[in-house]
Parts: sequence; C-alpha cells; structure tokens
Amino acid sequence: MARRDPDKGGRASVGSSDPSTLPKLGALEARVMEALWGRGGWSTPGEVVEMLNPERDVAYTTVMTILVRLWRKGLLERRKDGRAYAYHPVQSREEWTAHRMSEVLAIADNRAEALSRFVDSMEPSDVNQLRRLLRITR
Amino acid sequence: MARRDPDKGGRASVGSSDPSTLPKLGALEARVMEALWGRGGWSTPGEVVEMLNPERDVAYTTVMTILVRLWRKGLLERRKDGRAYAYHPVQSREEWTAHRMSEVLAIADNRAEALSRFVDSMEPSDVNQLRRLLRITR
DNA sequence: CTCCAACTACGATGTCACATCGTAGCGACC
DNA sequence: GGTCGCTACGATGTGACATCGTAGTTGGAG
Repeated sequence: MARRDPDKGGRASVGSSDPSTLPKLGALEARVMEALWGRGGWSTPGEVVEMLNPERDVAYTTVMTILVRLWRKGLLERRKDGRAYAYHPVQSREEWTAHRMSEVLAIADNRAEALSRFVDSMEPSDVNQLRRLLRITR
Repeated sequence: MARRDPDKGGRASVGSSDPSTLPKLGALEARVMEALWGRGGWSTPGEVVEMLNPERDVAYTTVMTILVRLWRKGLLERRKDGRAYAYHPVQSREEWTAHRMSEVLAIADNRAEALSRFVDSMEPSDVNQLRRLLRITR
C-alpha cells in the first residue's frame, strides 16, 4: 500500500518559487487585520471582538488565537496594556499591499515584461498616479 | 464548470474583500506551472513528468492530478493530442505575475498610497523601467 | 488478433494551515 | 470572595494540497 516516504512535504507557505515569502493570511486573519487597520492605534482582544461581532459572531478565544497567530507571524506588535496585551499592525495597510506587490514582482523571471503587463492592465487613473509619483521620485 | 462554490465554509483564499481572486497555487502546482512556462507550447503529462523528475521523483498520476486541478482552476488549457491531453498555460508567466499584482493592488482601499509605497520599495532599475514604460504608454 | 505502454478517470490517504472553541488559571475589583 | 476580562493550551473540524493505486481505454508493435 503506497510507498510512504517521498521526501516529506517541504510544504510551508507556498507561493510559486518563494524566496522570502511573507505570511499568507486566512479569511479570519485578514478580517482581523482589516479591523486593526481600520481602527488605528493599539487594540485589545476585547476591542477586536467588538469590532468583529456586529457582522459575525466569533468567540473571544478564537480572536485571541488569531491575534497571537498574527503576532507570531510578525504582522502585529503587542505590548502590555493593563493586564491585557494590546496589538497593532507593524505595517500600514498600504505598506502591506506594497510589500505583497513587491513579493509577486520579485519572483518573476522577467521583471521588465511583468511590469509592462502590469501597467497595461492598470486603470488609467492609477497609471496617472504612477506617472505623478515617478516625476517626484526622480 | 471549474468554479468552486462561493463561500460555504468560509475558507476561500485570503483577500479581505476579494472580488475576483485568482486561484492560489500549492507548491507542486507552482512547480508544474514553472515547467510549462519554461517549456512553451503544449505538453503532455508524460513530458511534464520528465521535466519534473530530474529534481524530484513524482508519480505519473500525481502529475496528472495536478494538471487536471490546474486545468479546472482555469490556469491551463488542454486539447487532445493523440490519445493524451496536452496542456499549456492560458497566461504567460509575466501576465500571471501582472495579474497577481493587480489583484493585490485592487483590494487596497487607498491605491494611490499603496502605489507610492510600492514605488518606494522598488529597485532603482525597476523604477527606471517603469519610467520608460510610462513614457511610451502615453 | 494479442499484448503493452501511455493515458484518463476515480478514489483513498496523509499532512498542514486555519477556524473555532473549551477549560484552566490569574489578577483586579465591587 | 466571587465575577470579569485576560492569557495560555490544547482539542476538534474542515478544506486544499500532495501523492498514489487501481481500473479501464486505446493505438500500435508483433
């Protein structure tokens, strides 16, 4: 019955051919990040639960687990706040987005071509924004 | 068909508010895509196995499974070639990269800021390439 | 015609990350 | 001193992937 042993899954994070690879987020993890970004400052588990519950009923401990996971993944910082830990994103939502875009671009073998395709697919307004940015970043 | 059911368990991928969301690839799936991209044209399962085996010993049926999965996900096209199916990527590697970048950018709430951060994090050579592209893409 | 190799279609396992809680323990308070 | 908000751990369920085995099909070499 089957030969069990290949080389063991080198599983992990998976990307394509990911060198650095920033952590992948699950659905709830993403929601929590959104909540934190949308709020700003430091938030305690209780506050996060509050933010999440109007739309969805998630147990306190579930939120705790997610927060710890995100913290361990390096996406959140935490510090004692009274007898609780308060968390907040290490990067802003936009930095996170930029970081992810860089990751995707980084693993392309032909970055010039990839950039070209990317520009082609962008909305005109975003292209203009890019143009503006490059004029300044000279 | 090909599409999976929408929400159900809640799984899905990751985007916080992901509209289109292109399929996520596992490690082997990514390797297969790489092999197909690196080869060009249409490839049969046997050929893919050949391409993969020098570095790793994967069973024929495993490759078959992966190819079918990628096909169902819409990443590959296939057509009868003799008594086998030959597969080939729907998008070039660069188009795929550009597509993924667009996806990431699309879910940002402040695209201008995200683009700014992105440019800041890019390598100088890539920035110049971008400048060149924008000059042409008038 | 017969047999074989290459294919396809299905289905069975194993593993892992994530989602989701429950429970135990602890310190601050009313 | 009991209650409440927290943290730390661990248990369970699910889905996507990775990985094969088996059965059935078919074109072509003998």
